[in-house]
Amino acid sequence: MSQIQQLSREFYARNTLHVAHDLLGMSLVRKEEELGLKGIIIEVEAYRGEEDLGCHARAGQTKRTGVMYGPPGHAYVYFTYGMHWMLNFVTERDGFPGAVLIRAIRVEEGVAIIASRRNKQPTSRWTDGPAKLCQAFNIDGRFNGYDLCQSDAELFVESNHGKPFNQFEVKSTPRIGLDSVPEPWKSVPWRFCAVNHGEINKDGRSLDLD
DNA sequence: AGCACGATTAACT
DNA sequence: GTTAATCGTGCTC
Repeated sequence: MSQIQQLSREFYARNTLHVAHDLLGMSLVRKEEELGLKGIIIEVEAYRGEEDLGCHARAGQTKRTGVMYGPPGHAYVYFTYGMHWMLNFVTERDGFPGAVLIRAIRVEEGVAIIASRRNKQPTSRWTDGPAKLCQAFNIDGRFNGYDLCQSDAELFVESNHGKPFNQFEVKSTPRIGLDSVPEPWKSVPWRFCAVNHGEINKDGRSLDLD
């Protein structure tokens, strides 16, 4: 029996903070044509509810935020800064808006294709940011609303029972890039990083992508 | 219809 | 440390 398994919808249908924490150390998997890409999730952020003024759902249910109000276990992929895509996973019960932003992964499979997509960048910079990992894994708006729990999914998360990457500490800090968001939402420690599986820098961002 | 800004990145001084 | 790139979204008029 395999030690690998695709995460169920029940996994995502929980409090966003718990889902975010528990995603660390699990594998993001991307299947495209004959390619198989995989990376271990090492940095995430939680966005939860309309009262969270850092969350896009602060604007209520709109065309853009509708996916976050839908059933859990789907991807919420949005476009920002005129050029970047961001990958999130929808959490909570159907009807309550929540999502986990995937901020960094450690590449495990697909090194050659990722190197070509991350043109000339050093290995340590391949997937150490939310837009970078979308570029590396060829994830864009086509995946907005995509069901991560369907069989034969092209994008999903799997647990890593019995794999080497199963021992690390979790560090929580304020979320990144919310400089104009009012307190307390600007500073709530809803960013989670897997640490001590290698090196981290002074900001707590994991750098051990080698 | 117009506008300010963004859950960022890469390149630069 | 600073800044340009670049456009969809949500808000105001």
